[in-house]
Amino acid sequence: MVHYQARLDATFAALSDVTRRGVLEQLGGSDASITDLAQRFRMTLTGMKKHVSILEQAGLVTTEKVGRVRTCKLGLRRLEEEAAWIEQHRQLWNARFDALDKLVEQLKRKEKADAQRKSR
Amino acid sequence: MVHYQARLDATFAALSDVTRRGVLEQLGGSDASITDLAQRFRMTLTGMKKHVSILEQAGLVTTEKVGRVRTCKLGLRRLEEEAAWIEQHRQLWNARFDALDKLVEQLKRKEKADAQRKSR
DNA sequence: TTTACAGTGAACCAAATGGTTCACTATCAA
DNA sequence: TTGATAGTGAACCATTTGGTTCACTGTAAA
Repeated sequence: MVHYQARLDATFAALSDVTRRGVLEQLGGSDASITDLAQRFRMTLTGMKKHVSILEQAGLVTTEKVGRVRTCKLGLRRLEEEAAWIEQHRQLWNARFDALDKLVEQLKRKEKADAQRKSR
Repeated sequence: MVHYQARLDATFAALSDVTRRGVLEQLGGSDASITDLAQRFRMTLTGMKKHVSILEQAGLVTTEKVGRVRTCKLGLRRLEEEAAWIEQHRQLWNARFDALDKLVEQLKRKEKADAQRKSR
């Protein structure tokens, strides 16, 4: 899986731009041409074309040109790998913080015991 | 929520680098100093410091300097928002593809009906 | 057959990224 | 006190990024 890391790179990079997340949002509602998208995001055709290409590269969008208009749709990749990566690390996070919680609990108990010992 | 988009930007960008994902992975196992991390990823201290700063900026890592060593740990942000964003869009994806599936089913049925009509 | 429209590609630009080296500070250890 | 160690910040560098303009192709419409 040499490509796994490269794919994560490309996808997270694609998602790290607010315009591109907006495009995905839009395409979730309905397909759109480059012109549609360029208008909605106040950008030149050329600029939007680049964004769409990046999303396409990451597999998040597919496009097809018929006549002179290129129609963009959501792609076949459904972010499974990215969801899995994030979920895995959320679990790591939680495990570590649970351990921390336990430690804090222990300290609290010890503190209480000390206080009681002192009051005797 | 003006900051919401900026936070997503920062987090996805932080995650889009293979070294930084590696650092998170490492910190999931145990805390580490800048020197530890720089060695493991064959990089100068200065270089690693920058990566750590980016992760810290995104809230994914926290650090504390005691004496001359800065110890890095997993931060308090647990990728909830990012997980939510991805999950929401996975649902959009699935909804659209389910609709597509239904359409295909319809076409298949129609085809079958046509074939039967023809054979009569 | 013009004319308008949708997209494309090359060239350019400023800013951000991912890295380095070098000079410096602060701390720990002998 | 004198080294060695850990990190920091500034400066630099090449590449990438996010955008533009401009010239062009192909298609649709009048």
